[in-house]
This record gives sequence, structure tokens and C-alpha cells, in this order.
Amino acid sequence: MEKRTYNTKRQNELLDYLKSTKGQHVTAQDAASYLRKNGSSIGVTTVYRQFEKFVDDGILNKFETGEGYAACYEYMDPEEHVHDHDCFHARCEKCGKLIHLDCSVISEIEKHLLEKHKFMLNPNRTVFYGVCKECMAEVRI
Amino acid sequence: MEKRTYNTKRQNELLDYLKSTKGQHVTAQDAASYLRKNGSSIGVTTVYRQFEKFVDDGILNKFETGEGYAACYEYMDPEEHVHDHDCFHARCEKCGKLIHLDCSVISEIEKHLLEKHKFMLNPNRTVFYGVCKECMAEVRI
DNA sequence: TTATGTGCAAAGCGTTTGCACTTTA
DNA sequence: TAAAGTGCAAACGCTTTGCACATAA
Repeated sequence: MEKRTYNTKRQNELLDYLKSTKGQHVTAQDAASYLRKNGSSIGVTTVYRQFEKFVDDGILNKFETGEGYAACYEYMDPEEHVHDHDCFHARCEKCGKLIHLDCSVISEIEKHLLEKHKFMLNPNRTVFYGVCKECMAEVRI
Repeated sequence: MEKRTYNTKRQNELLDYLKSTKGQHVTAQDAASYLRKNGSSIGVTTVYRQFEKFVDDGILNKFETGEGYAACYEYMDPEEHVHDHDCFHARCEKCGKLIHLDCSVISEIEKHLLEKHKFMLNPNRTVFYGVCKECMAEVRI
């Protein structure tokens, strides 16, 4: 038997916020801060808990973006059945910038890991660390 | 002008320990626990600080092994000039197991990132998350 | 003697958990 | 009213930092 769920004020606040951020990455803290600025007294804990449910429901995508960095969430409109969300991220060790990587070529690694190592990759949690273009240029100066 | 360094008791204890663990991955906590069990009163803080110096000196390799997991260090004997240490790691999300990946095929990604994205990968900090062979099998049961 | 090393306690970070209270249905 | 949701404070786990004390050269 499944657990019953309630439709709550917080849940609606969060859904409204998420819909207004379509196409963007937001953190739990982003959501809490925004809503509190707009009069809500929601806590981050609640955001984490609600976001977890949204992820389970398939309307929110979660990206871990590296150690010490907050996870990012992206709203996926159930109306639009676009689920090209298996993208990779890279994090610059110097400036902290998060870089989105087109997955076409890189996702070959997914295939390799599965076929040769029987390891099923979770792209949303995998982050490539290194130095970005701009920071590499700086070092040369 | 470079900073002068002292040869200390702690440093020697740590070097002895590291030499005894050649070929293995150890954490800062591993080192501290081992030495304390053997009569030393070394603290983890000191281990972290000494390990940082060893890494700078090139006698210790540091691997970040995933969010929430302790970094692993591997001693590199200066006598043996074997530095095939650009290996990747994968972490199973289910059981927490750390898996070493042969880099031959996977390191192609390094080339791709550099050429197409001008991103210089740091393999020692990059961890692939996913589900390992054994845990995948379990799910099927 | 003086720069460097050390150990403890505390802070840091994003996230989770314990718990009493509130809200939903 | 019972089950689920909420917010605060505290805990988590690994690592770093502040600070007074100890040690090396």
C-alpha cells in the first residue's frame, strides 16, 4: 500500500516557483530564499523534502554538481514530454563555474561503462572536475 | 623565497606508515587510527596537513572518491618511477563500493573535453556515479 | 630564538534527522 | 482524529581553520 500524500500550501508555493524557473537550475536554498522574500515562512528542510517527492514523481530533475556545491534541480513540464535531461556537468576547480556538456560524444562513456564494466552510470550525479578555458588562459599570463 | 620545512616525528611516522601500505589506498583517518593504535598521539588534522605536503612533493597521490566519502591517498615510491596514476574511479550509489577503472578507453574523454570544450580534466577528482554489477543483479531478484 | 609543526575544539558546507507542532482529508 | 507535512535545532561526515602550545634547527 502506498503512502497517502497531502496537497499542501508549501507544495503549491514550490510548484509555482518551479514553474517560473523553467529551463533554469535552482537549488533548495534558492527556492527557500525566494519564497521567504515573498512572505512565506518555508524552511529549507521542507524544500528538500518536497523536492525529493517531485523527483520521484518525475516532474523535477536533480543534478549533483560536485562536492561542497549544492545540488541543482530543474523543473520538467509534464505537458512537454521533452526528457533530454541526461546531460553531464563539469566543474572548474579554479573559479567554481558549472559547465553543461553536450552529451552526444561524452555519453559514449556510458555505453563503455555498461558493456565493459557492467556499471550503470548515473549522469546526473557525475561531475567532471578540471580547469575551464578561461582559467587555463589566466595561468599562462 | 620558499618556506623552510622541518623534519618532524609525525612526518616520519606517516612516511613509515605510507611505505607499509604501498599499492593500497588509505584515508587520512586510516593513517591516524593506525598510528594512534600503535602508541602515537597524532591527530587527523596533522595527517591532512602532512599529506598535503607529500602531495606537493609528488610522493603521494590524492584521489577524491565522491561526495561524502573520504579522500584516498596512495604512496608513490620515488625509487620506482611508475606514474600510471591517472586512473578513474567509480562509486556505486547502492553499496558505496569504490571501483577502479582502467583508463585506456575512458581517457578518451579527457581528449574530447580538452579539444572540444577546452576543459582540462582532473581524473583524480572525477568520480563516476552509478550502480555496480552486483547491485544491478540484486535489483532483478 | 624564531619559524614551523601540532592537537584540540570549533567552524564550514550542503543535507538529513529528531521531535514537537500544525495541517490535511 | 489519524496520517502526513512542517520548521527549528542539532547531527552528519569530511575537511579546514583558529589558537595556544610544542618542537626543530
